[in-house]
Amino acid sequence: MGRGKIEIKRIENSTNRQVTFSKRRNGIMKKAREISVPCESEISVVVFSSLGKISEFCSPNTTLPKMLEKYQQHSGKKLWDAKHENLSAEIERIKRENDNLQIKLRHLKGEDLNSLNPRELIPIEEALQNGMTNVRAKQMDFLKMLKLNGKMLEEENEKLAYYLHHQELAMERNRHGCHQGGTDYASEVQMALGVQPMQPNLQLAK
Amino acid sequence: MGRGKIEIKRIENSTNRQVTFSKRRNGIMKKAREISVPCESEISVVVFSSLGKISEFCSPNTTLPKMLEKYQQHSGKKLWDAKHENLSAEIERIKRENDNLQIKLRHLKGEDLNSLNPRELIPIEEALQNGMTNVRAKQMDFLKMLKLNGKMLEEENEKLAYYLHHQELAMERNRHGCHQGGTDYASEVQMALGVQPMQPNLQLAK
DNA sequence: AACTATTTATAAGT
DNA sequence: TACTTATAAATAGTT
Repeated sequence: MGRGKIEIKRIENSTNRQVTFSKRRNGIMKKAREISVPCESEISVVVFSSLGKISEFCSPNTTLPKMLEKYQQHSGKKLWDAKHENLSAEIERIKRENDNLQIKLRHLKGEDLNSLNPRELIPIEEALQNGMTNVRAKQMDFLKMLKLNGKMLEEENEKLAYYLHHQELAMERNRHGCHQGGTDYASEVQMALGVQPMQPNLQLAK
Repeated sequence: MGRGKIEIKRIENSTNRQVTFSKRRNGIMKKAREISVPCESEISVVVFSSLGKISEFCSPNTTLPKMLEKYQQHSGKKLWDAKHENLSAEIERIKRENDNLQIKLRHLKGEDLNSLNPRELIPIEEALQNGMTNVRAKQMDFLKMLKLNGKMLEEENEKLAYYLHHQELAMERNRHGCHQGGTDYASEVQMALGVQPMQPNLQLAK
């Protein structure tokens, strides 16, 4: 239809091909609409342009997945099996890995050892020894931090006690009216402090 | 096209509807062919008649599954049914479980401990302690078996030495021609043995 | 299924 | 990209 016949061969002119594609695609979509409702049929059309742009049509009252489900049932052809098998294989693979991990974990916990021979016990013992060493080291770290913290608190305590003593002396002087030329309480304390009270940088027991 | 206009409403006359369906379906399939090769595009058409009869067209050089795969990638829409969703979810679940196991395993090996607080170290240490106890116990079992084995071999050795001594005595007697009324060598040894030589039931170092 | 009047689609031109 | 137009193609109604 049109001023030239349609031939089933590639349209060489690229622009022309694009334009023709667009027109024919619209035509097909219209035809799909014209067969779906009037003829009580279900139709799905999926088109990719040469540039990969997608267009689709699907009858009202159905969806592409429904259509495909029906397609599989009627034709017996499997559209998804390959995909299913891949996923199933993946599941099997991960499950095996999982089982291996479970076994290793149980062995480290000292379970299911009867299936092992003495030679197989050695790496397990070594791993345990190693883990123990590391865990103990970590605990030591924490302990040191705790001790450090305690020491710092002690030091701060001492300082505070010292400042308190000064404060009392200053108040004593104030009560007896000795104000001439002397520093007031606030400045005395500030001088004494010199720095901010220390805050140990600990992050224990979240 | 034809002697009447096309309206988008159900064709009431059943026969007419069937005939029209047939004509239009042929038309669409032809159109699909006319867009696929000349316009370098990929098209798939699936039609079900009102009676459930299936018709399909797919561009040369591709297949319906390929088209649908591409469809999903481009549109992001999922065509897979519940089964796929289930499988994917299952994979996710197992992967998570896997990760958990990996972490536990690493912790037991004393790795990645920095992310833990002291309170979390305790069960790990306990598990290690426990595992160590069990592994050591198992190794003790093997050691005892080994010792037992050694002891049994020793005893058997003694017995064999004893039988050897008897054998020598018997041979001595035979060489001097003293055959009358005496037991022969074989029966003497059998009497002395009384039981079969023991075979310790060990399965060490396969 | 074939025919044909008519509508519809569309290639080429603008 | 959109509109126009001449023409090919599709097809509704008929036989």
